[in-house]
Amino acid sequence: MARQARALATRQAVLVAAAEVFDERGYAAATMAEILDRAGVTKGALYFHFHSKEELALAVIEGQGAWIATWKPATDSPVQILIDLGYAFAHALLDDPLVRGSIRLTIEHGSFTQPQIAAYQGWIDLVRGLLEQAREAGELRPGVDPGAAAGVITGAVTGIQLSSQVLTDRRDLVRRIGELWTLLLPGLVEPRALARLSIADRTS
Amino acid sequence: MARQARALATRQAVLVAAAEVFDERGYAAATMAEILDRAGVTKGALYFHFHSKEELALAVIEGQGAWIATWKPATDSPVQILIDLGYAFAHALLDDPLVRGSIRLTIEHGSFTQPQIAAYQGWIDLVRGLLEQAREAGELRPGVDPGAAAGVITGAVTGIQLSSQVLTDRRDLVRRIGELWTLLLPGLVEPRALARLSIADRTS
DNA sequence: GGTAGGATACCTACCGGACGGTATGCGGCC
DNA sequence: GGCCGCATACCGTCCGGTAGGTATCCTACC
Repeated sequence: MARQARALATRQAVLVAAAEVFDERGYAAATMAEILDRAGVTKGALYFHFHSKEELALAVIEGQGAWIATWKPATDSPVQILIDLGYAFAHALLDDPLVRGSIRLTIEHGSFTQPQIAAYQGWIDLVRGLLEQAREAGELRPGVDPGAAAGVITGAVTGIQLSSQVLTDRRDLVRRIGELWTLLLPGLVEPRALARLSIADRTS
Repeated sequence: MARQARALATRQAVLVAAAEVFDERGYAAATMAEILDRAGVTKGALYFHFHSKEELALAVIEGQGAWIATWKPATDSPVQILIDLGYAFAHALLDDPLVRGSIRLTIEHGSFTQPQIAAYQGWIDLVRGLLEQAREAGELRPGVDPGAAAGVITGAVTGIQLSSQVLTDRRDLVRRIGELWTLLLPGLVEPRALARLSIADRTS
């Protein structure tokens, strides 16, 4: 595909610029002109790498999966992994433009529903998997359905991230994630397992 | 202002049509042409009542406050009111186009940040007020901060509504709200108060 | 190791159309 | 008859996308 190092660099510049603009404006309000300007690239260069605005957006959405793939848990307690993942995701939302843009495009339902659902489902499956491990380890409260809980947790994180963005431009995001765990964990995990967990942000 | 009954009718038709289109497409992707078409009204009629697309969107956002104003609690337990409010809101999201459009416009941040924040803050204040009442009634668990919890709850409802919309077009919204309460309430209210609550949808 | 020549990577100018908004006219209720 | 409520036609702009040319690089053959 892309053979030269320079080509990869411009492609990446376009991708990051597009993610930023999509994050700030949303898909429909984002203009190619602004992406071009921010990437410092001409129209021809962009359309060489991405054939349309939609294809560019899809590539940005992919960045979400890429971020998940790079993340590695630092413990073997499934619930602790879940907590840490929440914080790690919060930091990624603050720092990584690709994640930011990807999330906004996923949340905004519009022309391309299919990849949005896929991205969403990826998160839910990840969380459900962790919760099922937790249940097998006896960490979950009885009666907690991993599938339902995974839906609630991903939804809650989505919404908290969103409200934090609208209200404070995500300045209080990490704190709010902490407050979510404080409120949510008593209904989710066994009291004795709860005592062993660290609810604080352990991001190194 | 609007003197004739016919004028009120067309104004309302425009408002509802706009809310629907905003709900389905978002602000930027919504076109005046589609709103016009759906309202069965001409351009002149619309621009007589609303001077711009933005003004129309702001009027739709107002509908949110209008809905809250009409809602009356059916109990005097603050936490039970909160639960009922969640379900009532879910049903409004399913049935009331103005609420649907209003929520989408509030959620997607864009040109008019000020009214969005106001609408959001209205919900948070409402929930916080209920939680403070609950604390005074001794229903809250010790250590629960009403302000923080209100932020978490509104955020969670927002996100759950959104994920339900993306994944199932809101078909499972009511069930998901129930799952949220199931998971959230143990961390929020005193066990003995929890026993007195009805977590199910009590919408008559 | 120099150069032909094709592929890769990119630039510039332009186009069709859709979109938000306006100007102006006109009928009907008070 | 006058203003409220609407209809119609039109306008300027901006936007996504394309056409076609050009530079840069890689490979191969001498």
